[in-house]
Amino acid sequence: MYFKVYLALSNENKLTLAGLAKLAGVSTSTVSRALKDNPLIKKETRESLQSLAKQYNFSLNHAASRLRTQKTNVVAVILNLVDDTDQSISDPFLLKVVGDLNQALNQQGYELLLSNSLMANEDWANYFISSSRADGIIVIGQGKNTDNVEKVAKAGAPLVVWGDPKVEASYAVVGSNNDLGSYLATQHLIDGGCKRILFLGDPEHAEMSERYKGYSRAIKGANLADSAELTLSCDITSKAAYEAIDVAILEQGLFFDGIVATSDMVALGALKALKERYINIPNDVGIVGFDDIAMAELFHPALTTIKQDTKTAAKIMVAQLLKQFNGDNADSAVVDIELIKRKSSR
Amino acid sequence: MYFKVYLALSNENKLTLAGLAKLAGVSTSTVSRALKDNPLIKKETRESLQSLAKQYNFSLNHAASRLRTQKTNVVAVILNLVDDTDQSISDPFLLKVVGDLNQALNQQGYELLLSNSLMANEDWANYFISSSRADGIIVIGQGKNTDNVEKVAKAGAPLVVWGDPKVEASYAVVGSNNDLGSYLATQHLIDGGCKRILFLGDPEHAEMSERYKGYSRAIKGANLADSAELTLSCDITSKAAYEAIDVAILEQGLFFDGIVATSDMVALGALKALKERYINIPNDVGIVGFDDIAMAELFHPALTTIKQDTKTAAKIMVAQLLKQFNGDNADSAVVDIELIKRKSSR
DNA sequence: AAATAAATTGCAAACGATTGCATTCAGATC
DNA sequence: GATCTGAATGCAATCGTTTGCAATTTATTT
Repeated sequence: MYFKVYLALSNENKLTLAGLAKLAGVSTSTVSRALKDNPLIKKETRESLQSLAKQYNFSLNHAASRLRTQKTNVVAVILNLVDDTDQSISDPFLLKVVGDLNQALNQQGYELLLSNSLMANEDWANYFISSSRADGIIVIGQGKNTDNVEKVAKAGAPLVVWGDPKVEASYAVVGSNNDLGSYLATQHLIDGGCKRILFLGDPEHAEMSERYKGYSRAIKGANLADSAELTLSCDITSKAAYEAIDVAILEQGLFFDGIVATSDMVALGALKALKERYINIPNDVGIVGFDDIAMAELFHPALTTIKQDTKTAAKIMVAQLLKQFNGDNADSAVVDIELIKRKSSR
Repeated sequence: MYFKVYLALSNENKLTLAGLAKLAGVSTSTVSRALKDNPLIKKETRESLQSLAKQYNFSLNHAASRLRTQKTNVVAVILNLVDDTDQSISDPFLLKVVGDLNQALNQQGYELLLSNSLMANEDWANYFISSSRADGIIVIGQGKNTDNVEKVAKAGAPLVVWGDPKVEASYAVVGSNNDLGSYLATQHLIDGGCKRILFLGDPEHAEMSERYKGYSRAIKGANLADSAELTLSCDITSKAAYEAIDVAILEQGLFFDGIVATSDMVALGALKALKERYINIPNDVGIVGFDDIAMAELFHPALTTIKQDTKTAAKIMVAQLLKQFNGDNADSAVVDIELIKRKSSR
């Protein structure tokens, strides 16, 4: 149906450095250097070669270049999904991080190779680094299980992890101040008059456990009830949250007046369950989320949440990775969070 | 701070095929073939070499392999963003497509190189294919401007585009039945009793214009008003939609009782604007979105929408791309849509 | 003009896997 | 024992860039 004209891309006449060199009557070394704007080459030579390259639509064979330089200019980004959960690759927050990383990487001349942890091979260092598919690895999410990540770190591969920076680890972790964020969220509800505040999420998950700590601290600081029933464990998806709240109310009635959710998706699931019961938000129950995904303010009522500054975080992660490329050690870093007050809380 | 032990990954002792061959006392050819399970090699030899490789944690240098075979096993996925819009890389629908593509590609043994159209180079065929960074290109979104895409097609690079399959093009386009989807959406509102239905979105955008056609057809079919003011043009973001509706109502009052939105994000923006004015959904105004993003059902009222089957679409796109790798021509394909009735419409 | 220094350019060896062809080896056949 | 066959393995060229070093040209100095 489609007639393809294989012109520039056909293998026969694909222009190589050597070909270009012949055309110009110089050596490949000269062309190679000229195209990199190496000052070793006379300025006029450089310029004429560059324009010749442009004229012939020349482009370097990156595979050859990688082989020779042992540099790929690619960073593998791995979504470290918890496989028994539905927190899928379509989680808006994770994807936002991917998007921001992509931009931060591009800005530094790197490309992003996207993978998820459910992929075939589990020896990431070998798969990505030793096989020279990528120069470094960024893992998004510590999940519940950090074995794979540890292995990469042990192998000495350049690595940065998005997660909770307070977790003691042998690798650099960049993440938000989860403890503080959750503390602020909880305190905000307390200030609004909430007395029985639910913590909704999975306290076993690395970042979430920090959030639980912040929640606890605020609760204790205000001398509020922190009975076990006020901790409602559920997967980090809106569906799980919806169901958890649904069941909880069915069994125990409305025994809380505030919810600190571990993510916006969780908060939104809870929100839905409450609204279906005509429970007024924020008057009967105040809700605070975490992440500040794009949709947070679109909801009714607009979701109060803790904003994670993913743009800044992405830049930091890339910077820390580049440091490792230069042989320097990378440091963990804490990214500031911010309480965004909207309408789901007083 | 972090003490790195460069073991397996240090350059000095990085194991190569040649090294492994020496260890085993055979030639590189044999090892190479054995690791690929080539029946030319005796079965026992194959197995012993394979286990030796595993034991030494050997992994092929992919750069070298690419250079030699001229195959990258990578597909570049380009988000073709409209640069004067905020429809950013964090658009949930686009990212869902990326996620599904990633899985579909992985399943076929390919990796996904993520890029966006705002990246440096605009000669994609050259940048990705000639430079052997990728074997093929998948472009997400035709945008308003298809010049770049046309160029890739002209260059003869393996290419598949996500967009509107009805658009006449020299390349394979995979996409939903936008016309029908929008027709069904509009008809659904009409069936619910709406008389003055607004089309909200950007009719100049390729896929959106098809959606406009479907809308028009349904309106005319029902002999309803299709005055110009019932077409409200706005960018495909929730923010733009929110503002468009806000201004429209401010200036003209509530002159419509239904909205056909070009995307869920647009629908949700409109929803918010309406709810802020205490306009009842779906009784005063019915709304239908497009895409069926994960969040659609979380909203209150849950959003009626046209579901795009991105999982299937991703599989088809990958299949069509693989066909081109084999020298066959690829065909455009239409993916079925489905009306998902929820609470934002009667 | 010769000698020296500096600026340009070219030579050729890598980088590590793949593969057509040649070689070896064991067993079968005459 | 010589020849042949087929199976198994090895040789060596190749993919296209990069780069240390050598070689050449040009400018500077004495």
